[in-house]
Amino acid sequence: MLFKKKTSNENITAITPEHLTITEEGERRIRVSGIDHFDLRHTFDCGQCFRWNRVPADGSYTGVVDDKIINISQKFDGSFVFDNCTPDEFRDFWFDYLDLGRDYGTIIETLNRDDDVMKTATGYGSGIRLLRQDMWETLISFIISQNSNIPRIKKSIEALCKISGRPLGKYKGDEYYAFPSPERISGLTIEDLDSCGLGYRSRYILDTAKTVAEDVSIELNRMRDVPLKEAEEYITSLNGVGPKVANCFLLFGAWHYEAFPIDVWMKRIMTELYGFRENDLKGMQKYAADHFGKYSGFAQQYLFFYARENL
DNA sequence: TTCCAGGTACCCC
DNA sequence: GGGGTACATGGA
Repeated sequence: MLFKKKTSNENITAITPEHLTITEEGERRIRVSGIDHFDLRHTFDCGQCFRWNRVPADGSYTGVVDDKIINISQKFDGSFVFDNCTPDEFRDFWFDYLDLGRDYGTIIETLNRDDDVMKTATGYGSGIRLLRQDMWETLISFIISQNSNIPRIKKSIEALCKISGRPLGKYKGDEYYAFPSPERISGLTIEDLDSCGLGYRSRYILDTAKTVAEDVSIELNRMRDVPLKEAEEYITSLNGVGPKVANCFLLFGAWHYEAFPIDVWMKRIMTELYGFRENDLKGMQKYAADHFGKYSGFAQQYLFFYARENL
């Protein structure tokens, strides 16, 4: 059972690390109980992130975030074991990264109101949490994602990290690399990028890295603080960033939860289950704004996951 | 082999 | 502003 408390600045119940039970199980290994609305597969395989991988042997997930490598497993009693993680690291970093402070129960309840499609989708994707990801990594990852598929996207990103990311050392026998900074990527050649299987996206990535590294990294860092429209205008000015990539960046990297990215899968569910014309992107965006509002990003993620596995 | 993938830039009207 | 098309490449 979760304990919840009201915060003064946000009209929603919030949870803090103190509401969870954290016990040490060994060196850099902890068990956390009391986490609600969290499912590893639904969260890490719902298309929002590309550097988390399921370990086939035990169903746990290993991920690289910033300069940290971690393995998380979900236990039958509802607790989670974080390997390669201290209690302080959990409280200071992973708690926020995994968005554990948010009350998803309220969000789901609101979205489900008078919407049978959402009821199905939130039931199917129960336990999805929107990760609070890095802006730069999100931007480049979703430029890479365009007109590609998830296995290939993951492969390209790993290749990019391997040729230009900082080595982070070994974990369980494998070497891991950080996601490369704008400066590191801007130092690469088109041929380097081509070797990662990026195809025509190599040009976009190099251009964007140079732009951000040279003079506007300060601009990029403002994107969480300015209104969505202003952030969208700036981010779409980068080469290779159109409305879809921009919306993914805004949602997953800049934490603008009213963003509603529409890709082929979202078009599919919006036409088949909400009755829109296939090219009526404007109508779909307006529907999201009107019906899902500040929770549009959450709605999108439930719908996307449902569509990908069922349509 | 062919089709398709978390689209965008560019061109035309 | 809406509608076509080329773009690189690997996964299924």
